[in-house]
Amino acid sequence: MPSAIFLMGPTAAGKSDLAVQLAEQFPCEIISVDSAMVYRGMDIGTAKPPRALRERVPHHLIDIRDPAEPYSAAQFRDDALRLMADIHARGKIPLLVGGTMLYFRALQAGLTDLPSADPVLRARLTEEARAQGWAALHARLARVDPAAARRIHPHDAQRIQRALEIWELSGSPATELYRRATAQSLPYILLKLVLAPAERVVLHERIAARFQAMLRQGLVEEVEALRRRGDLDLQKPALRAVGYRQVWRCLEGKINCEEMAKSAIIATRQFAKRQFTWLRAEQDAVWFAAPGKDLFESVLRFCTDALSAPE
RNA sequence: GGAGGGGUUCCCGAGCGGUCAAAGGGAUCAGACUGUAAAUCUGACGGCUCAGCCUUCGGAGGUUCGAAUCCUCCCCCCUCCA
Repeated sequence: MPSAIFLMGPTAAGKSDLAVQLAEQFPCEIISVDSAMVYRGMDIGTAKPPRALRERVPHHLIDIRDPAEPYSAAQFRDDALRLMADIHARGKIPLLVGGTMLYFRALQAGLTDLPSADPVLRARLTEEARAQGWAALHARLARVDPAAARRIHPHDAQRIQRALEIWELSGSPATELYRRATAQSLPYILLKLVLAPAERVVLHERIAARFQAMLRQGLVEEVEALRRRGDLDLQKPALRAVGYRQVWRCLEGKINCEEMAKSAIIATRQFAKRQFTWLRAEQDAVWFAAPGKDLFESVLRFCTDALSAPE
């Protein structure tokens, strides 16, 4: 089986830089595992690797969507599997780098074959919820898919909506579809690395410093350009990205600049905390402390050993 | 100098004699997560030898069976008059 490297970690840990360093030592091509970097025109706030760097080392799944379009874990899985096969065919190793842990999960464990999102149906369900309340929709879910209703909290509007969507589109309860699904394993030997600061405070400092730097680089102007298009709003998945939604609200005059920066930094910290919950559950991953003296050297040595080891 | 208003648990902020370790919000921490995931949701949140006990509501006294809540003095902050 071919090898693939996963480089995972919370936001602002320095994954992108390390990935490029690795790709310059190993015959790698980078696949971004990031639900926000897929969007064009969202460069500063997503901390996208600069174009010059991307020309030096191949980066995939960056700038593949317009911010008005949705992207999904399932699309990611399809795209990533295709790219991994291509990269392997070119005699190279896929290096998957990012912090969207659901995407890593979907790639590793597979996804049940389910109907994809239906904007019209979602709009209808949202309207019904507005009129009757989510409790009513949760009650409806309890009738068609009792197990799902037990699993999904009555306040979790997003998941209630999706479970009902699956029911309406497929005619089967999601629980039943999950049960019937067959396991899909990833046909690669995985080398899983986690890059994260040992101390949470260090990460918090990096997050704050990085957001200030983004502002200096013109994040507000970037969001202004997105607003000027006129076809985007905060309901679009792209604009729900951390940092973007806060700047957007500032431009709308809902909050002032100071509150914007503060809340964006807080939201980023909270995002990082959720990433840790996924990372801690990751099996067979080797952890590296982020701002480390010989970080690159130790990661390099580890990868060299692992990739040359007999299977 | 005079007249008012205020100091509450990490922060904001309710409480105004018992049902108060103290509403609510924020932060933080922990968790969940199958096509929105940088999303969405849940739980914990003074301490402990944890069905109980101990320490908290600016400080020190006092009243009371009982005080964050009432009284006295002191310290600090804000507004207005001077």
